[in-house]
Amino acid sequence: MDKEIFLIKLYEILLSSFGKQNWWPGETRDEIIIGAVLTQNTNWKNVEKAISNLKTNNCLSLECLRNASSDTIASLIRPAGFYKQKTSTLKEIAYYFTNNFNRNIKKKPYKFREELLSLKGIGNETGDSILLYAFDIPFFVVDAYTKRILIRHKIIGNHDSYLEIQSLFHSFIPKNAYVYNEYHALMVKLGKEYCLKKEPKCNTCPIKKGGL
DNA sequence: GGCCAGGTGTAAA
DNA sequence: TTTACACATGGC
Repeated sequence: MDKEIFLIKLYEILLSSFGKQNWWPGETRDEIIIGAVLTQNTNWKNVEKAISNLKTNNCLSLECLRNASSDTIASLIRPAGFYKQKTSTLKEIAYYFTNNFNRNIKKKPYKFREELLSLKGIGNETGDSILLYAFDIPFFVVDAYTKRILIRHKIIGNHDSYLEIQSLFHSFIPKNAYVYNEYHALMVKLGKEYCLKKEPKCNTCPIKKGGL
């Protein structure tokens, strides 16, 4: 199937099957940014525990994370896994946003993205999650589920890069933060419905093996 | 008990 | 420029 048709149709099917997802599941901009780091290669349930710990200790903010000791942060975010590296990543990003951040950078999305990616622990997906979900800047978030479904439907190859995959969405789906927000969230929903596992349980899955 | 989860950085081939 | 591996907890 034509790539553009596929991407558009997939979005329509997911939206009508699952409905609006209304991401990101966070109250404040800081919480979204923190959650984007904590969720790296980790189940969201574990992230919720870490966020809950931060919240009850009044430290669910970049300002607090900047001032808190690394040991304290590590102990609070422990349930989210990889807690040592995530602690140092949170420190980096807390310093970035509370000290160096020039708000004018938001008018230069690619420059902003470049700066985020220069922080240790912020890669393509986390960077784009922050841009999209915390700042409403339309960069499509490519995750493991997205790659898996596009590979299965032969829209991309096995080793296409993150940016190559992202450029497909940027080319064929209007650059609109609201749409990119929902689309990525719907992909994750699809994954959580066990449609994108190694052994997909597709009984209730809106996406069938043969195509859309 | 093994596999997986809303990845990233580093080192070695 | 690829590939392999470490990082770590908790649910099923």
